[in-house]
Amino acid sequence: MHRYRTHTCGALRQENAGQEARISGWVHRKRDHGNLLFVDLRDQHGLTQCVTDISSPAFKILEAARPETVLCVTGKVVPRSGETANDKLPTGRIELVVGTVDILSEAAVLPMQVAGEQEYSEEMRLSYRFLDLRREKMRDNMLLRSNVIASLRRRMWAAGFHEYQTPILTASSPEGARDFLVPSRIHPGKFYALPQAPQQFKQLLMTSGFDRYFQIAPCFRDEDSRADRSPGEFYQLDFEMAFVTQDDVFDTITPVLAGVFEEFGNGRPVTQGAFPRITYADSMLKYGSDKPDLRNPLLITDVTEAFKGSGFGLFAKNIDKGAIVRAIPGPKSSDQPRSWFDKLNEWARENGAGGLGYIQFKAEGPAGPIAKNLDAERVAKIKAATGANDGDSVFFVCDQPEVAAKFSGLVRTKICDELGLLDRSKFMFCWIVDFPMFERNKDTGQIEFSHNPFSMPQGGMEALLNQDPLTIKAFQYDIVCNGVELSSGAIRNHRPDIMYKAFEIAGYKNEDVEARFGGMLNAFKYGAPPHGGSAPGIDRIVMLLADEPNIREVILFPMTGRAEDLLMQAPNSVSEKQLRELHIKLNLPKESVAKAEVKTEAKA
RNA sequence: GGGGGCGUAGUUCAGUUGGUUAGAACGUCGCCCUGUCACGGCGAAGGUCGCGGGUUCGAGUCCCGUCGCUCCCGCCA
Repeated sequence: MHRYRTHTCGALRQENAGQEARISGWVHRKRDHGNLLFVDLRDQHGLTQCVTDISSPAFKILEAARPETVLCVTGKVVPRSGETANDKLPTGRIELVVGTVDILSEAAVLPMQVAGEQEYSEEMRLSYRFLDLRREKMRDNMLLRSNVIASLRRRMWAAGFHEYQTPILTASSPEGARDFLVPSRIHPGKFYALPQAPQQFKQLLMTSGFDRYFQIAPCFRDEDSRADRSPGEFYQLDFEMAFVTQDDVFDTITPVLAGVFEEFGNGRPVTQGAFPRITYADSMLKYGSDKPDLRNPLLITDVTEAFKGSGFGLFAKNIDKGAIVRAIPGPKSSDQPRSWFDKLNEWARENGAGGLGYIQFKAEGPAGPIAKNLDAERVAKIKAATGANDGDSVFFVCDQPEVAAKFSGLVRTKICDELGLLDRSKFMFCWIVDFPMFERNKDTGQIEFSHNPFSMPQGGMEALLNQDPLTIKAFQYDIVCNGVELSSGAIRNHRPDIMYKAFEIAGYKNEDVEARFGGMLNAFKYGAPPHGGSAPGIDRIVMLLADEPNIREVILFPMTGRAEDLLMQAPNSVSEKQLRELHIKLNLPKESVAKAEVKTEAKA
């Protein structure tokens, strides 16, 4: 018989009845009847009830064993009679009658319980992550994550990709997020940087003649956290393809993502076939966001014309000053009480808007404060433009274009929420395409890259030479699912001449470009294939599949919002010797010095 | 860097208008219990109310500061 187990805690069934079996695991729960004792033994695979009574020498040992003690139990598999069977457990038709028991590891009194659904503070969970991870929900999430990654790998290989490893210690990239730096011992005063993404490496791989690359790639960015953004590090399904158009990239990755969501989505419907493509401009207009949640059925429309020079002076005056008006429908809400509209107006004020205007299209005619000040023709125009029916209402946001677009997106979400219109059971994907290549900086008036400077401008060199830069689109795209940005990607600019020109428009001299991006630029001078790719975020994919609102729920050992690992005590101070070797002298702000001293004392 | 929420037994929480000895549940420990599966019953231990200061005859409660967790803005090519 195996030293520790003949079966896992989830394996035994009725057909094993009569066999001798050995299982090992953690004491999940005990039910002590004085002379009869049940112990639920748990491992990764499940739960098995073990039973013993006062006549057994094992009884005393088990009675004294605290929850989460690790045991090895050997005994006889016995069927449970009708009334004592437990159909909630796969192993519920049998139990293990304890013959001998071996304590493999004792457990101290627990700071947090593993069994049960009790919620614990983030601090508690992260400090005792090893206990937290023993809980069913977390175990399921981590197994899901592992299975999702395995499936992504299978699907990428099947699509002709190979997986390659790119450096973790690399150079600081001048654009983008804040880098994590690693001091060099051999080169005093110089630093490596952890990659924000393997972007340049994968483009170099294409230039080196490798056709289809992918990697489950760790990425490091020293930026503040959010609920869907872990501080410090995260994983991407990073991929890149040579000799492809934007359509090729879409056609290749769509079945991979849709397939994974079908496989792990528990039957929740997934966008079928090609994902809808929405231009950036359209997305900002209709959804008020560049990551629209298509489960929300509401569409925004522009109704500036209807208010221009109208009797509703507040909007008319603002329009003369360059404002626009966006309309958000509120289906079947015209008979909501006044207080409902007032509350929404209050919400709008709290969120920095002047307020939230509205028209109620009641059966007996348009109503509400705005309707009174607009002539019938204009009201009818709004009704037609928004497609509102009798019984609906329509909300209005009036502000400068960018502010109005963004806020109407918030209103769209809020109204959908208020009216309960979101279908949570679906995964709805889309591509956001045609991002602008350049934009004007509001403060400086300068033309800047609006996203990735290495994307290919649509129209290539000719567009850069002949078009108003602000009208040039890039071959740049995002994948969005249920309002979550899964990734951005692009067809890259592989032509040095076009790159120089694009940077020139954004105000860079050739020598600046060479100084900052010399490595990649140089490679492109010796024959580079047209290429493009993307990098869907693994953590976010798993988050969506697990239906978790927070990214920490799908990461084994996450850091706190302030980028601390409570389990490993990172970051931490290092020894004088280590600092000397790295040629580093600390120059700390006063508060940190005080704090560091306190920390040392507490430890001693 | 800025704003919001939370912080009370080991844990999750309750705690009225500022007023006697700060409560409950789970956990822990002890006793009882031979068919439970969130077993049940009886009992006990367990608190610097995050920390510091202030107002007050009196502060868990009010005020100021600070620390921690968290959500958002900034930031995230």
